[in-house]
Amino acid sequence: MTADPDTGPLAFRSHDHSHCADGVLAEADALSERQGVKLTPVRRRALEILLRSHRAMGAYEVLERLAEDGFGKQPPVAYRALDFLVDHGLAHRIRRLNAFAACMCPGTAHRPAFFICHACNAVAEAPADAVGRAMDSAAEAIGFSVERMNVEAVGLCPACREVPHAAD
Amino acid sequence: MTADPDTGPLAFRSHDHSHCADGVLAEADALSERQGVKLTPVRRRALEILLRSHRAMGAYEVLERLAEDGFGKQPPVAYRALDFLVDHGLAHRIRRLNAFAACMCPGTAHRPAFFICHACNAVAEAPADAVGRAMDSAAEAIGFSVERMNVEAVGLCPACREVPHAAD
DNA sequence: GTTGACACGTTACGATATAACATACTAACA
DNA sequence: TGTTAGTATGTTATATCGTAACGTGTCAAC
Repeated sequence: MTADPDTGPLAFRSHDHSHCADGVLAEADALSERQGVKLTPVRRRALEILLRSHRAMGAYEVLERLAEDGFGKQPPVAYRALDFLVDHGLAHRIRRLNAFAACMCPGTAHRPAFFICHACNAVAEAPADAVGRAMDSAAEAIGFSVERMNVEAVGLCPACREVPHAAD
Repeated sequence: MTADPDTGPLAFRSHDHSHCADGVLAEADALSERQGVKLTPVRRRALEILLRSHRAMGAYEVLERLAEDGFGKQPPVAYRALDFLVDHGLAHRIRRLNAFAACMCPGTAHRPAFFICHACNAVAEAPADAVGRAMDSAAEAIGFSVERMNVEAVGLCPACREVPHAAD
C-alpha cells in the first residue's frame, strides 16, 4: 500500500527539479518543431514557469511571473499561452483546482489521471491507461465518442497519510 | 444550447422526466431521513430544480430559480444548497462545466462518470465502477488514498455523431 | 509591396465562488 | 421555562477565474 518514495510519480518523490525541467523543455522544443507549431517566447516561458514551480498553478499566478519577465500583464496573455500548451499536450488543466500543470511526459500518448493531496496540495500525474480503457468501454456502451477526458482524484498523498494531524 | 432547456436530455435517451424526478425526490427524502440530515426547503427545492431541468445547471442559474420561489437572492444561498446535495450524494458537480446535475440514482454506491456532448451540451451520467476500480489500483500503486474523484469526458453523443455538421 | 495568417498586447467585462457577519430556528437540557 | 449550542438561512462585499473584442506588429507567400 505505502509506496516507495523513490518509485512513485514524480510529484510525490524527491528529485532534481531543474534537471527534469530542462529535459522536458528540450522535448517540448523538439515536439513543437515536429508538429510544425511555434513554441514562442511567452509560451516557452509559461511552460518553464510551470515546470520549475513543479506544481499546479493558477493562470493569474503564471501571468504574474510572465509579467515580471516583461510579457503582457493582462489575463489573456496567460490564458492563451496556457491553452496552447494544453492543446499541444505540453500541459494539463486541472479543473478541480482551476489550475494548470506541466505535462511530465509530453509526446508520449497518454491519458493521465491526477491525484491531488488536500493536505499538502501536491498534485501527481500518473499514467492511467487502464482508466482510459474503462472509460472507452463505458462510452461505447452508450454510443458516445470520447475526444478528451479529465480524471482527477482528491485524497491524501503517501507522505500526508502518515501524518494524520496535518490533514485538513 | 439545447432548444428547450427544460426538456433537454441529461441521459442520451428519452423518458418521462417528471416521473423520474418525483421518484428521485422521494428517494432523496428517505435517504436524508436515514442519514439523519435535513433536506430543508431550499435544499429540496434546489434538487427539484436540477431534477426537473434534467441537465447540468450553473449555480447562478439555480439561484435565479430559487429566488423566484422566494428564497435568498445571493450566491451563497445556491452554493450552500448545492454543496449540501453534492456532499450527500444527491447531486454531482461537473467541474468542466462549472455546473451541477442531480444524481439519478442517489443512495446506490456509485462512482459516476460524465459524458459531455460538445455539440448539444447534453450531459450523461453513466455508471463507471470499472473506471473507479482502475483508479483505485492506480492510486494504490502510488500509495495515494482516494477520497473523491471526478471523471469527465468531452466528445459527441450518439445523436450528434450522426449530424457531423451540427458539431461545433 | 500587398495580403493574409497568426501572435501578442490592450481595455473592458462577464462568470464563478467565497469570506465574514447578522439573524433565526431548533433541540437539549438545567 | 429560560438558556445555550448547533445549524441553517440570509445579507453585504469582495475575491477569483475567464473571455470578448479590438489594435498593432511580424512574417511568409504571392
